Amino acid sequence: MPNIMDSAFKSISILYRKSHIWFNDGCAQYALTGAQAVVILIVCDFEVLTQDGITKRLGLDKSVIAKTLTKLEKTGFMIRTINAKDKRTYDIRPTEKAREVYPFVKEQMDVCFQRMTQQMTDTERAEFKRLLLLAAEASIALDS
Amino acid sequence: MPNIMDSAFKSISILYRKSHIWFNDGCAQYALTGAQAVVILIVCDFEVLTQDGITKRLGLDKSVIAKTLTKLEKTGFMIRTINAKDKRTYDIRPTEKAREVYPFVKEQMDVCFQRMTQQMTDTERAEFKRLLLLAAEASIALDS
DNA sequence: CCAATTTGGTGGCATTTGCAACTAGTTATT
DNA sequence: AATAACTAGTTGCAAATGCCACCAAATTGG
Repeated sequence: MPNIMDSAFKSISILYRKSHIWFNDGCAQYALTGAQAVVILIVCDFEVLTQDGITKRLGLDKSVIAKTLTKLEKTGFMIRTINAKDKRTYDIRPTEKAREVYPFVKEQMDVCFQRMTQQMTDTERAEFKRLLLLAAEASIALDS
Repeated sequence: MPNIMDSAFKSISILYRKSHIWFNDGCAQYALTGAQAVVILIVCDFEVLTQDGITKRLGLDKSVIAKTLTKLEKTGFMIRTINAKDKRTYDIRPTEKAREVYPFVKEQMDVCFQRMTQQMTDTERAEFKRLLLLAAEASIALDS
Protein backbone atom coordinates (compact mmCIF):
# COMPACT_ATOMS: atom_id res chain seq x y z
CA MET A 1 0.00 0.00 0.00
CA PRO A 2 1.82 3.13 -1.18
CA ASN A 3 1.95 6.40 0.75
CA ILE A 4 -0.33 5.26 3.49
CA MET A 5 0.22 8.35 5.47
CA ASP A 6 1.77 11.70 5.55
CA SER A 7 0.08 13.39 8.44
CA ALA A 8 0.83 13.18 12.14
CA PHE A 9 -2.78 14.03 12.89
CA LYS A 10 -4.08 11.02 10.96
CA SER A 11 -1.45 8.87 12.64
CA ILE A 12 -2.74 9.82 16.06
CA SER A 13 -6.29 8.91 15.04
CA ILE A 14 -5.17 5.53 13.83
CA LEU A 15 -3.06 4.84 16.90
CA TYR A 16 -5.90 5.81 19.21
CA ARG A 17 -8.50 3.67 17.56
CA LYS A 18 -6.31 0.62 17.05
CA SER A 19 -4.83 0.69 20.53
CA HIS A 20 -8.26 1.07 22.08
CA ILE A 21 -9.58 -1.92 20.20
CA TRP A 22 -6.61 -3.95 21.46
CA PHE A 23 -6.94 -2.63 24.99
CA ASN A 24 -10.68 -3.29 25.15
CA ASP A 25 -10.06 -6.85 24.01
CA GLY A 26 -7.35 -7.25 26.63
CA CYS A 27 -9.57 -5.91 29.42
CA ALA A 28 -12.64 -7.94 28.48
CA GLN A 29 -11.33 -10.95 30.44
CA TYR A 30 -11.65 -8.85 33.61
CA ALA A 31 -15.18 -7.73 32.66
CA LEU A 32 -13.92 -4.19 32.13
CA THR A 33 -14.10 -1.77 29.23
CA GLY A 34 -11.00 0.17 28.32
CA ALA A 35 -12.44 3.38 29.71
CA GLN A 36 -13.20 1.71 33.04
CA ALA A 37 -9.73 0.19 33.20
CA VAL A 38 -8.05 3.55 32.69
CA VAL A 39 -10.05 5.03 35.56
CA ILE A 40 -9.07 2.14 37.81
CA LEU A 41 -5.41 2.75 37.04
CA ILE A 42 -5.48 6.44 37.80
CA VAL A 43 -7.51 6.10 41.00
CA CYS A 44 -5.24 3.36 42.30
CA ASP A 45 -2.22 5.51 41.50
CA PHE A 46 -3.56 8.46 43.49
CA GLU A 47 -5.40 6.51 46.19
CA VAL A 48 -8.06 9.24 46.49
CA LEU A 49 -9.36 11.57 43.81
CA THR A 50 -12.45 13.64 43.15
CA GLN A 51 -14.35 13.12 39.91
CA ASP A 52 -13.06 16.45 38.78
CA GLY A 53 -9.51 15.36 39.54
CA ILE A 54 -9.94 12.34 37.29
CA THR A 55 -11.58 14.46 34.61
CA LYS A 56 -8.70 16.93 34.49
CA ARG A 57 -6.02 14.25 34.47
CA LEU A 58 -7.59 12.25 31.67
CA GLY A 59 -8.80 15.18 29.59
CA LEU A 60 -12.28 13.65 29.36
CA ASP A 61 -15.59 15.39 29.85
CA LYS A 62 -16.85 15.31 33.43
CA SER A 63 -20.07 13.58 32.36
CA VAL A 64 -18.08 10.69 30.94
CA ILE A 65 -16.27 10.19 34.22
CA ALA A 66 -19.53 10.41 36.16
CA LYS A 67 -21.07 7.65 34.06
CA THR A 68 -17.98 5.45 34.21
CA LEU A 69 -17.77 5.79 38.00
CA THR A 70 -21.43 4.95 38.47
CA LYS A 71 -20.74 1.72 36.64
CA LEU A 72 -17.52 1.00 38.53
CA GLU A 73 -19.27 1.57 41.85
CA LYS A 74 -22.05 -0.81 40.86
CA THR A 75 -19.58 -3.50 39.84
CA GLY A 76 -17.61 -3.12 43.07
CA PHE A 77 -14.39 -1.53 41.82
CA MET A 78 -14.80 1.92 43.37
CA ILE A 79 -16.19 3.51 46.50
CA ARG A 80 -17.74 6.97 46.52
CA THR A 81 -18.02 8.91 49.76
CA ILE A 82 -19.11 12.50 50.10
CA ASN A 83 -16.24 14.73 51.08
CA ALA A 84 -16.81 16.31 54.51
CA LYS A 85 -15.08 19.56 53.64
CA ASP A 86 -16.88 20.08 50.34
CA LYS A 87 -20.23 18.37 50.14
CA ARG A 88 -20.44 18.85 46.38
CA THR A 89 -17.58 16.44 45.76
CA TYR A 90 -17.02 12.74 46.14
CA ASP A 91 -13.89 11.07 47.37
CA ILE A 92 -13.30 8.23 44.95
CA ARG A 93 -11.32 5.29 46.30
CA PRO A 94 -10.41 1.90 44.81
CA THR A 95 -11.70 -1.30 46.39
CA GLU A 96 -9.61 -4.40 46.95
CA LYS A 97 -11.12 -5.78 43.76
CA ALA A 98 -9.69 -2.82 41.84
CA ARG A 99 -6.25 -3.31 43.34
CA GLU A 100 -6.32 -6.94 42.33
CA VAL A 101 -6.86 -6.23 38.64
CA TYR A 102 -4.51 -3.25 38.63
CA PRO A 103 -1.30 -5.09 37.62
CA PHE A 104 -3.05 -7.05 34.90
CA VAL A 105 -4.68 -3.97 33.42
CA LYS A 106 -1.39 -2.11 33.53
CA GLU A 107 0.23 -5.00 31.73
CA GLN A 108 -2.42 -4.88 29.00
CA MET A 109 -1.71 -1.22 28.48
CA ASP A 110 2.01 -1.82 28.16
CA VAL A 111 1.36 -4.62 25.69
CA CYS A 112 -0.58 -2.21 23.49
CA PHE A 113 2.25 0.29 23.45
CA GLN A 114 4.76 -2.45 22.84
CA ARG A 115 2.70 -3.70 19.91
CA MET A 116 2.46 -0.39 18.13
CA THR A 117 6.16 0.32 18.61
CA GLN A 118 7.49 -3.13 17.88
CA GLN A 119 9.70 -2.03 15.02
CA MET A 120 11.28 0.75 17.06
CA THR A 121 14.60 0.51 18.83
CA ASP A 122 14.53 0.90 22.60
CA THR A 123 15.91 4.40 22.22
CA GLU A 124 13.24 5.36 19.72
CA ARG A 125 10.51 3.89 21.90
CA ALA A 126 11.69 5.84 24.93
CA GLU A 127 11.89 9.04 22.91
CA PHE A 128 8.44 8.41 21.44
CA LYS A 129 7.01 7.99 24.92
CA ARG A 130 8.71 11.14 26.17
CA LEU A 131 7.32 13.21 23.30
CA LEU A 132 3.84 11.74 23.72
CA LEU A 133 3.77 12.71 27.39
CA LEU A 134 5.08 16.17 26.57
CA ALA A 135 2.42 16.77 23.91
CA ALA A 136 -0.39 15.36 26.04
CA GLU A 137 0.46 17.52 29.04
CA ALA A 138 0.61 20.56 26.82
CA SER A 139 -2.77 19.72 25.27
CA ILE A 140 -4.41 19.37 28.65
CA ALA A 141 -2.85 22.59 29.87
CA LEU A 142 -4.06 24.41 26.75
CA ASP A 143 -7.76 24.20 27.35
CA SER A 144 -8.10 24.41 31.08
CA MET B 1 -1.23 19.26 38.90
CA PRO B 2 1.34 16.66 39.98
CA ASN B 3 2.15 13.52 37.99
CA ILE B 4 -0.48 14.09 35.38
CA MET B 5 0.67 11.20 33.36
CA ASP B 6 2.99 8.32 33.16
CA SER B 7 1.59 6.27 30.36
CA ALA B 8 2.05 6.63 26.62
CA PHE B 9 -1.26 4.92 26.07
CA LYS B 10 -3.14 7.54 28.08
CA SER B 11 -1.24 10.27 26.26
CA ILE B 12 -2.43 8.99 22.91
CA SER B 13 -6.03 9.03 24.13
CA ILE B 14 -5.70 12.59 25.30
CA LEU B 15 -4.00 13.75 22.12
CA TYR B 16 -6.65 12.11 19.98
CA ARG B 17 -9.60 13.56 21.81
CA LYS B 18 -8.18 17.06 22.20
CA SER B 19 -6.94 17.32 18.63
CA HIS B 20 -10.25 16.09 17.28
CA ILE B 21 -12.15 18.71 19.24
CA TRP B 22 -9.83 21.38 17.83
CA PHE B 23 -10.04 19.98 14.32
CA ASN B 24 -13.83 19.73 14.38
CA ASP B 25 -14.02 23.33 15.50
CA GLY B 26 -11.64 24.34 12.74
CA CYS B 27 -13.63 22.49 10.07
CA ALA B 28 -17.04 23.73 11.18
CA GLN B 29 -16.62 26.96 9.17
CA TYR B 30 -16.59 24.80 5.99
CA ALA B 31 -19.68 22.88 7.14
CA LEU B 32 -17.56 19.75 7.57
CA THR B 33 -17.01 17.39 10.46
CA GLY B 34 -13.48 16.27 11.21
CA ALA B 35 -14.18 12.79 9.85
CA GLN B 36 -15.49 14.19 6.59
CA ALA B 37 -12.51 16.51 6.25
CA VAL B 38 -10.05 13.65 6.66
CA VAL B 39 -11.77 11.71 3.90
CA ILE B 40 -11.65 14.74 1.61
CA LEU B 41 -7.92 15.05 2.18
CA ILE B 42 -7.14 11.44 1.40
CA VAL B 43 -9.36 11.23 -1.68
CA CYS B 44 -7.88 14.43 -3.09
CA ASP B 45 -4.40 13.08 -2.47
CA PHE B 46 -5.09 9.87 -4.37
CA GLU B 47 -7.47 11.31 -6.97
CA VAL B 48 -9.42 8.01 -7.14
CA LEU B 49 -9.97 5.45 -4.39
CA THR B 50 -12.43 2.68 -3.58
CA GLN B 51 -14.23 2.78 -0.22
CA ASP B 52 -12.09 -0.13 0.82
CA GLY B 53 -8.95 1.76 -0.13
CA ILE B 54 -9.98 4.62 2.13
CA THR B 55 -10.92 2.21 4.90
CA LYS B 56 -7.53 0.51 4.85
CA ARG B 57 -5.58 3.74 4.73
CA LEU B 58 -7.44 5.33 7.63
CA GLY B 59 -7.81 2.21 9.75
CA LEU B 60 -11.52 2.87 10.18
CA ASP B 61 -14.34 0.40 9.89
CA LYS B 62 -15.76 0.11 6.38
CA SER B 63 -19.26 1.03 7.59
CA VAL B 64 -17.96 4.32 8.91
CA ILE B 65 -16.47 5.22 5.56
CA ALA B 66 -19.68 4.21 3.78
CA LYS B 67 -21.73 6.52 5.97
CA THR B 68 -19.27 9.39 5.67
CA LEU B 69 -19.18 9.09 1.88
CA THR B 70 -22.95 9.00 1.60
CA LYS B 71 -22.98 12.32 3.39
CA LEU B 72 -20.13 13.78 1.35
CA GLU B 73 -21.84 12.77 -1.88
CA LYS B 74 -25.08 14.40 -0.74
CA THR B 75 -23.29 17.61 0.17
CA GLY B 76 -21.47 17.68 -3.16
CA PHE B 77 -17.89 16.96 -2.10
CA MET B 78 -17.53 13.49 -3.64
CA ILE B 79 -18.67 11.59 -6.70
CA ARG B 80 -19.33 7.85 -6.63
CA THR B 81 -19.29 5.88 -9.86
CA ILE B 82 -19.52 2.12 -10.16
CA ASN B 83 -16.24 0.64 -11.30
CA ALA B 84 -16.57 -1.06 -14.67
CA LYS B 85 -14.04 -3.80 -13.92
CA ASP B 86 -15.54 -4.71 -10.52
CA LYS B 87 -19.18 -3.86 -10.17
CA ARG B 88 -19.12 -4.31 -6.41
CA THR B 89 -16.87 -1.29 -5.93
CA TYR B 90 -17.23 2.43 -6.31
CA ASP B 91 -14.65 4.80 -7.70
CA ILE B 92 -14.63 7.73 -5.31
CA ARG B 93 -13.49 11.03 -6.75
CA PRO B 94 -13.36 14.56 -5.32
CA THR B 95 -15.47 17.34 -6.80
CA GLU B 96 -14.22 20.84 -7.47
CA LYS B 97 -15.85 21.86 -4.18
CA ALA B 98 -13.65 19.35 -2.37
CA ARG B 99 -10.51 20.63 -4.06
CA GLU B 100 -11.41 24.15 -3.04
CA VAL B 101 -11.57 23.38 0.69
CA TYR B 102 -8.56 21.05 0.55
CA PRO B 103 -5.86 23.62 1.39
CA PHE B 104 -7.88 25.13 4.23
CA VAL B 105 -8.64 21.78 5.77
CA LYS B 106 -5.01 20.75 5.48
CA GLU B 107 -4.04 23.96 7.20
CA GLN B 108 -6.44 23.23 10.08
CA MET B 109 -4.83 19.85 10.54
CA ASP B 110 -1.36 21.35 10.64
CA VAL B 111 -2.51 23.92 13.16
CA CYS B 112 -3.69 21.13 15.47
CA PHE B 113 -0.33 19.39 15.33
CA GLN B 114 1.45 22.68 15.82
CA ARG B 115 -0.67 23.42 18.85
CA MET B 116 0.00 20.16 20.64
CA THR B 117 3.73 20.38 19.94
CA GLN B 118 4.20 24.05 20.61
CA GLN B 119 6.78 23.54 23.33
CA MET B 120 8.88 21.21 21.19
CA THR B 121 11.93 22.25 19.22
CA ASP B 122 11.74 21.81 15.45
CA THR B 123 13.94 18.75 15.74
CA GLU B 124 11.73 17.20 18.38
CA ARG B 125 8.61 17.95 16.38
CA ALA B 126 10.05 16.31 13.28
CA GLU B 127 11.15 13.27 15.24
CA PHE B 128 7.75 13.05 16.91
CA LYS B 129 6.05 13.09 13.53
CA ARG B 130 8.39 10.44 12.17
CA LEU B 131 7.71 8.11 15.10
CA LEU B 132 3.96 8.69 14.89
CA LEU B 133 3.91 7.70 11.22
CA LEU B 134 6.07 4.68 11.96
CA ALA B 135 3.80 3.45 14.74
CA ALA B 136 0.61 4.14 12.79
CA GLU B 137 1.77 2.23 9.74
CA ALA B 138 2.79 -0.68 11.92
CA SER B 139 -0.59 -0.67 13.67
CA ILE B 140 -2.46 -0.76 10.40
CA ALA B 141 -0.25 -3.52 9.06
CA LEU B 142 -0.79 -5.55 12.23
CA ASP B 143 -4.46 -6.26 11.83
CA SER B 144 -4.97 -6.60 8.13
C1' DC C 1 -18.57 -24.84 -15.47
C1' DC C 2 -20.63 -25.00 -10.89
C1' DA C 3 -20.19 -24.66 -5.92
C1' DA C 4 -17.70 -22.67 -2.22
C1' DT C 5 -15.16 -18.97 -0.55
C1' DT C 6 -13.75 -14.35 -0.51
C1' DT C 7 -14.39 -9.39 -1.04
C1' DG C 8 -16.73 -4.64 -1.22
C1' DG C 9 -20.46 -2.36 0.41
C1' DT C 10 -24.98 -1.36 3.37
C1' DG C 11 -27.98 -1.01 7.40
C1' DG C 12 -29.04 -1.71 12.24
C1' DC C 13 -27.66 -1.61 16.86
C1' DA C 14 -24.58 -0.70 20.89
C1' DT C 15 -20.93 1.92 23.04
C1' DT C 16 -18.06 5.85 23.81
C1' DT C 17 -17.64 10.52 24.07
C1' DG C 18 -18.95 15.52 24.11
C1' DC C 19 -22.09 19.27 24.89
C1' DA C 20 -25.68 21.86 27.13
C1' DA C 21 -28.91 22.56 30.70
C1' DC C 22 -29.68 21.80 35.28
C1' DT C 23 -29.06 21.24 40.66
C1' DA C 24 -26.69 21.89 44.76
C1' DG C 25 -22.95 23.48 47.38
C1' DT C 26 -18.97 26.91 47.85
C1' DT C 27 -16.50 31.28 47.39
C1' DA C 28 -16.31 36.16 46.61
C1' DT C 29 -18.28 40.82 46.75
C1' DT C 30 -20.53 44.26 48.77
C1' DA D 1 -25.19 38.67 56.05
C1' DA D 2 -27.13 38.61 51.35
C1' DT D 3 -26.42 38.16 46.78
C1' DA D 4 -23.67 37.04 42.79
C1' DA D 5 -20.40 34.16 40.61
C1' DC D 6 -18.25 29.94 40.39
C1' DT D 7 -17.53 24.83 40.83
C1' DA D 8 -18.69 19.62 41.16
C1' DG D 9 -21.65 16.48 39.65
C1' DT D 10 -25.96 14.54 37.00
C1' DT D 11 -28.90 13.82 33.16
C1' DG D 12 -30.47 13.77 28.42
C1' DC D 13 -29.37 14.16 23.81
C1' DA D 14 -26.49 13.87 19.58
C1' DA D 15 -22.45 12.41 16.85
C1' DA D 16 -18.65 9.19 15.83
C1' DT D 17 -17.18 4.70 15.68
C1' DG D 18 -17.22 -0.46 15.81
C1' DC D 19 -19.37 -4.88 15.26
C1' DC D 20 -22.52 -7.93 13.17
C1' DA D 21 -25.56 -9.80 9.78
C1' DC D 22 -26.57 -9.41 5.32
C1' DC D 23 -26.37 -8.90 -0.02
C1' DA D 24 -24.20 -8.93 -4.43
C1' DA D 25 -20.27 -9.55 -7.26
C1' DA D 26 -15.82 -11.78 -8.00
C1' DT D 27 -12.50 -15.42 -7.41
C1' DT D 28 -11.04 -20.05 -6.59
C1' DG D 29 -11.05 -25.13 -6.68
C1' DG D 30 -12.81 -29.20 -7.99
